Amino acid sequence: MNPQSIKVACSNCNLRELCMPVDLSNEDLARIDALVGARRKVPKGESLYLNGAPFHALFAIRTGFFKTSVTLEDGREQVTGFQMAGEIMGLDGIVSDQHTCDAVALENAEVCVIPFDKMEALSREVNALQHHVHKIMSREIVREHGVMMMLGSMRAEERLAAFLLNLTTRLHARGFSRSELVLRMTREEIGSYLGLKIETVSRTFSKLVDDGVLEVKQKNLRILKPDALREIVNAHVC
Amino acid sequence: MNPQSIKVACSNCNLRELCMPVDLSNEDLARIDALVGARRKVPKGESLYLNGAPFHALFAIRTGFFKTSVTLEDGREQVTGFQMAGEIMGLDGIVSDQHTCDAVALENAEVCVIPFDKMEALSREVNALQHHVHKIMSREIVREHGVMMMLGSMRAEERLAAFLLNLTTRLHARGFSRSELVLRMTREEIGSYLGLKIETVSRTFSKLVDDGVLEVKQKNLRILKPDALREIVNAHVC
DNA sequence: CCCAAGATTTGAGTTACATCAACCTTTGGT
DNA sequence: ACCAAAGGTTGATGTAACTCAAATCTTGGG
Repeated sequence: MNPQSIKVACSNCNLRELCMPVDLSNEDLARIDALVGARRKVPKGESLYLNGAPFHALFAIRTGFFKTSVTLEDGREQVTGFQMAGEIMGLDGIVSDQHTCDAVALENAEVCVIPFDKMEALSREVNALQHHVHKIMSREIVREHGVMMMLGSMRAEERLAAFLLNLTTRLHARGFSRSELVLRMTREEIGSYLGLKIETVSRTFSKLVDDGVLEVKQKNLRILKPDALREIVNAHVC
Repeated sequence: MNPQSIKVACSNCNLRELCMPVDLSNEDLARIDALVGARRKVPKGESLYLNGAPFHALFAIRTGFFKTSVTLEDGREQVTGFQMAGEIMGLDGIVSDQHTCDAVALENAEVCVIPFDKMEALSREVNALQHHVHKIMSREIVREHGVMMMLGSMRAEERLAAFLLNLTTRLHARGFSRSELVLRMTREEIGSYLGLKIETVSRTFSKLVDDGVLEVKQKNLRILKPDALREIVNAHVC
């Protein structure tokens, strides 16, 4: 086994527990290794897929950071999510055999390409894989419920606080600090995701800084009072 | 075969093409018939499941109309969707083995109970079923993208127009009129879904009536100018 | 290294929607 | 059939977020 093939295998991937089921036999693990057909590099600013592109694979992020977005006829863009290492992209394409949103790398990225027909075939034989796929799709549905709650029922400060808590939780699960993070997206992309204009995002950041909750230096954030963020999300003052 | 068993079978259900894959062999069809364990009646106002309830089945709506919603600690409710005959509910429960939203009947309803472990087992053997399940979950993800667009980027009138067009499209696929419909939900539930207060929903209905786009008599709507609704959604005036 | 383009912040004024309030209509239980 | 409770509409007023504008900061290509 040469270093190249070691590098490609899911079985040796440090993201395995994020994107693959646990408790697999060595045999099943080998079959899942074989499932991942190729790697694909996506430079910052380029798309992994665009709305309308034919669907044939899911993508597991190895490194880098993405945004997904949908666009209205008149050009309005709505960011639907930000994805990081270990997360799966492309589920939107299954229903109509073509992608229905854009996926764009916010930093140089690399993804594992998972041909969907192969994945369906293997998940008929490896129960754990089958259930894992169902869970991933269900998780995405539940995540989107949270976004709907955010967009439909929260005020600007609550949305930003919920967004930051979500980001830090996911980053922490990947071994990063709970309190320090680097935003990979622009204020405008944050605003699109949160249903706010860029000025409102900026002002809300400034307010959190004034309140001693955050330190902001460009895209570098330090969360000084995580509990204050949690209170902002939970405690709705009438 | 007695009338009772005829009634229960998917193979004889007039909703089959909505909730089940087409192009099944008779044999596969029979196996899917066997999958649907039971029927369950849900009277108006009662829940099919609540947040936190253990998950073990999906539900296919036979008759009736549901809303699903998530609730924040402080009591704020966000309606995440309205479901009608032929649609599948419960996908939110897969990821954590418990439901993460509430599903409440807005009129007397009856659902087919589809035990999830049985469904996973059968979908390992019937490829069309497997792919169909993936499509249903993907469709839900795409639907939620649309809701995010609505909540994040549209103004009140656009949201209501998009909502009405969505409802009539789905009703028409079920054989109902394109232009006349009966709302099964309250103005407050519409507002929650659209991220608007009840007064704004009411005023927006009134405006559409003034503009000659709609006729509104309580929950009975008649769409006089469907194209006007489409224009409201598409044409964003800057 | 410089500069133009892009990103961000901040202030001032505006607006779409929320809030508060009053009133009307419908519904369901006795 | 009646009445209380729930649902819905409309008007007056408030405000959170948007828009417009200007200044500052950052970044990437030549």
